[in-house]
Amino acid sequence: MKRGGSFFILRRNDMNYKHEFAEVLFGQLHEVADRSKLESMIEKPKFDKLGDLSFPCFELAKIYKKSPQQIAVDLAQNLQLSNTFQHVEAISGFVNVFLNKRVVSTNVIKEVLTKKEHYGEITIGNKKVITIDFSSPNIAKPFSMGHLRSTVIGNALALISEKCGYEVVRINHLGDWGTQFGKLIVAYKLWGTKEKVQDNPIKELLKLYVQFHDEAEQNEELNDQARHWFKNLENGNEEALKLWNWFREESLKEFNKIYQLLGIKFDSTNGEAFYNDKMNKVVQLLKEKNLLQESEGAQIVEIGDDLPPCLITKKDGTTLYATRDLAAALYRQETYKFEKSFYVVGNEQSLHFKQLFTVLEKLGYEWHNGLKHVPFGMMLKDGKKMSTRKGKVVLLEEVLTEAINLAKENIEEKNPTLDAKEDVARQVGTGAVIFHDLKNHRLNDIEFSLEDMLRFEGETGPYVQYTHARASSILRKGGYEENLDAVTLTDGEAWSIITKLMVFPDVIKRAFEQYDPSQIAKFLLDLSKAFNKYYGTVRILDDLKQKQARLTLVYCVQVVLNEGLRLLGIHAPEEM
RNA sequence: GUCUCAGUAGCUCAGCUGGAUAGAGCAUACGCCUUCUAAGCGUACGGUCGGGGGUUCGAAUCCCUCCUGGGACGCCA
Repeated sequence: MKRGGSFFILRRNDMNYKHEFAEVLFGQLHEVADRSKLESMIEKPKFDKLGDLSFPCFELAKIYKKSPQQIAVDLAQNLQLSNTFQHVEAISGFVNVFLNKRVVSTNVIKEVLTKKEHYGEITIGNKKVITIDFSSPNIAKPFSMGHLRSTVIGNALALISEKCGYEVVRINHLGDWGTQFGKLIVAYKLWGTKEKVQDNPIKELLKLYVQFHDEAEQNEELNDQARHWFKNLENGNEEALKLWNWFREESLKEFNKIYQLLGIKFDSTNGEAFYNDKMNKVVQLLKEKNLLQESEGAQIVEIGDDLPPCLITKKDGTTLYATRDLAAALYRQETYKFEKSFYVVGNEQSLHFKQLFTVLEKLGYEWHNGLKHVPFGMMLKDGKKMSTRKGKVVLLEEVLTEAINLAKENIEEKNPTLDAKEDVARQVGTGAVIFHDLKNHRLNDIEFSLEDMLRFEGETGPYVQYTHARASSILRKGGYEENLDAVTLTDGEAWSIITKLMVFPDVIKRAFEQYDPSQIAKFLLDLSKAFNKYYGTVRILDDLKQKQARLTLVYCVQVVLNEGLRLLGIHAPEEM
């Protein structure tokens, strides 16, 4: 790729006009800067009126001992521009270029048309494996709004990673082990009945869990009992195992309902319990490397002055969360040979993952570099963390049900003759909830608001879906026929759509590099706004001469909206 | 107390590795369906970018400090 010829082809494929502009600038500035420096300086002007690409000349002022304004004027006069560019202007220290709308529009549309849903795919992954640990709800606890975040962010990252050429292993690291089960067993034996749990497993188990914490505040002895029962569980006590297994089965049934509703599948549901028989190996390994120390009866690994030590076993010999995560990391590397491994887990666990990764580094594993905690903010209620122990949780299933019902009401009101009402209502309802979560940066805390989540207007999932449905509808009515030759567009109004379509591959890349699905959500809103504006100003089907060219543009919008929504885990109905 | 994340319009948030007049949506008030889905489009209103220093030709953006809020901090997960 070092030779000019092939480089040129690559550039065309990527439609990287920024690169081309840098190349042109380099012709004038090769004495003071290299190509990549120039390219990194190029930016997008703040206003469309100012052009499509912009080069600020302020840094050059010192070198040339001239004013930036003068430098911009001189540069603009001497640039050798290809027909990709329309013209160039020097404005207050910036060299602004305008792309040739005809040429660029044709290129972009042809690109989308030939690649279709593959448009935007990039090959950086090279078929290497990424494991993504996400969702990971706790057994015997309700699937709360908090878990929604990990679930939808993880799912979107999985889809985005695949789009970037990685092979993805989706892992649901179920919270099915730990002292909490000791608590639950104690609570069940004291206050629970088989019938009640069977009738309404999650609710009843939650009630028992909450009751345990209430009573334990008065009665310390309960916590000792809980630890005792967890030890029984780790030692394979039959009664404990039987109860554990039952709680687990009932919970999974509930979770699967939600995953089905959201259209999410996992490659592995090996939770914490799966690693129970792989724990000794970890402890042995740490011993061999002389990393293990005893402290107040517990086994720990010291990891320097900056971080508190990592606890490996408790004084009663039972294992901890970190131990199981160590075992899991080793197992996953051995099984999947991952290049990268993401953990989509709440921000409040940042310390845990720092410790975990440091211990693996100390164990001498090169692959620790591929480990990445992808944190996200909390779902708050009244400005505070929602607490399972106090029963202060909002159930995801109830929210989804409400969203779907509301979508159904809308359909009855606005499009009563629609065929697949149930399906569309489900797609729009869940789309609203998922998009609401993904449109903001993942590290922001979200104050739970049913009202916001069920909003279908403005910057929402249904808005994007609606835009897609509109585009689909117009394609049907207009009798769109695919034709690679009919793609030359003369509408000035189409330009803002073209520039959005053009950056889709960049957006995907950025979303991947920053582990940030919101980049795609924001892009979809931008594209939708541009299209709806076009739709409002241009009568697409009226002008017979331009109809097929315009429909081709509409088709490109439809394809990219559909693909963008897919990457977020959202369906795009053709009618709604 | 230590570490960490955040503070931008009444509310919810954008603002890429510093750049040209601070941007959306919601809410509020108007306007647009005999015409491609009004879950839409347009107009108006609305901001000392938490405070104060510093670096720079240039700071919402980078550095320091303070204030406010969330979270984490050895036998929970």
